[in-house]
Amino acid sequence: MTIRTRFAPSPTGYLHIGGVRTALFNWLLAKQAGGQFILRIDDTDEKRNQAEALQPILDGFRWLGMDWDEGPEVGGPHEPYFQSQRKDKYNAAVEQLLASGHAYKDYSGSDFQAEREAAEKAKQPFFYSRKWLAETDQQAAEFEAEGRSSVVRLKMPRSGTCEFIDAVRGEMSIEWATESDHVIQRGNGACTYHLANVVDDHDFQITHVIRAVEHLSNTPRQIFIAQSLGYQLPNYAHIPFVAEPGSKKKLSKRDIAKYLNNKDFKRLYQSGAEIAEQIGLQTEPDTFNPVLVEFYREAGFLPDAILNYLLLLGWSLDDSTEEFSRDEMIEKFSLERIVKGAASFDPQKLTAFQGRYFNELPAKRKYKLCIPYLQKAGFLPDPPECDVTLLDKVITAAGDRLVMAGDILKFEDFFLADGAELNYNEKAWQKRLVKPERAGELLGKCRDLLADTPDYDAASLETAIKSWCETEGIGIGDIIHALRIATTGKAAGFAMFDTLEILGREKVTQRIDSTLAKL
RNA sequence: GGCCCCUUCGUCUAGUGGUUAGGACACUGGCCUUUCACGCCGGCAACACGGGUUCGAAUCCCGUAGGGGUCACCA
Repeated sequence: MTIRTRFAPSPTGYLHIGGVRTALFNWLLAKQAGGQFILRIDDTDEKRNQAEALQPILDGFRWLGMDWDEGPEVGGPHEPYFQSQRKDKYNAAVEQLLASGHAYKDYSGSDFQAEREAAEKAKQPFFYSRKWLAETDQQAAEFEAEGRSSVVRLKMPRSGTCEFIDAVRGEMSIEWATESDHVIQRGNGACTYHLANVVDDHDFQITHVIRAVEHLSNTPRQIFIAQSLGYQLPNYAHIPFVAEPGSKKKLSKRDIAKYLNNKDFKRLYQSGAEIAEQIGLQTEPDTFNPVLVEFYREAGFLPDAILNYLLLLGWSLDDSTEEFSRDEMIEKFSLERIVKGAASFDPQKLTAFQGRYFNELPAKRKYKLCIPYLQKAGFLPDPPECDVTLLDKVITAAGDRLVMAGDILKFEDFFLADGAELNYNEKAWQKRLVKPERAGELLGKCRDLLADTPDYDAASLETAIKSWCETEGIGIGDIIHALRIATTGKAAGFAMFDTLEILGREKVTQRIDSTLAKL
């Protein structure tokens, strides 16, 4: 039997990082077994969903490199893969359930809710009286004559236990009586999630249902539907959800703004937001946020780093292996080693993975990834026809100071046009240029030296400046800090002589001149 | 509240009766150094609690506590 797994998002307009992890586990299991990973769209609630709300989800998976074997855009033998287009299947299932007595037409209307509230008030477990249950046409006609309308409910067992095996949690046993008579078809004729879900999993021949634990309590009623319909049950695996940073609450889109109170989360957000602002993107936490995959794409993260981090959020191979290539994850993943408890999302660790992956990249790849940022920020033409060696040099000199591709914008001072005003760091300006008595004088002399030095490469510059320091009777530290402020405006940056070489004689001289003029 | 689930360093985790409780991220001391970063060496830091069972328990059993999920004509 080939393994078939699925991920079934609702078109909500965004791809949640927790959802990606669930999808990843499904994807991995299917890939590993040479099976299929199916994307199915749960859009039964029509008024809430729109076609364009699906695109960001598809784009997100494409960007992450998680291909689906069947589903939107790729089709497949079980088309359509949209629940909104499969209504007749669900209706047929409802008819079958009605005919076999596993479901009934219910005319209770608001009385159902009233009974439930009464039970709650009395602190009693709630059992619907089934007073408005209609199993014959005659009963139905009577209720309709009273002006009542109907829904279809499951006729759940009221004794015995539902038993099933969960790949993560082992043997599960739940009292049937704790399940109420769920609605499977609404008053308007539309079927609900549980019914559609079971029918689709069966029609698509899904063998493994891997989903978040919040669905664990839904499982008995789905098993009831499946068994009543004569379906073979899939294997279940309920994985823990991804929790908020620093807590065990489920990570949710709704509380997105709140996560900014967490300092690590905020730091990640800010590093992304700085990049986004420079390339003219909206940065409202509501749409641009580390909970959403879009955020990482825009900041220049690597899909491999994200997937590797997510893989380890609730799963491990052993006591020490942390890095997994795609092939390794596919080969090594197993449901048995999924952890039971919820795992908090840790922005710092994700960033650490990203930094590691990014700096393992050859310079050429980094270069390709950085170019779009410089173009969008207006520092390079699109296409970048001329001086790309500059970017090459900057990337090399930056080394692992670049964590995500968008970080290249932190070094914008190298790409500024001739004569453009530098953004001076005020504190450093005071400390390095204003306070030291001889700062201006030394900087002036150094400027002349740099203007005349025959060779303008890092090594020659270093020799020249060091010997000049000796004749002046100063330490290298007495000039370098001032020089750094004068040429980059910043207190920290690349190795100084690399910086001078990259900038070139003209820019260096010019920048020192304008610094001197301001002093 | 009912039902269900979970509980090892701050965080992600290893561990299935005998370990100095291991690794990673973060934090931190030092070295390197013209800054920042890297790198290298070092450090801090955990078995929720209480009872059993056992020669011996993070590991098995029972309670307690805490955290979480779910109880829709949402998915």
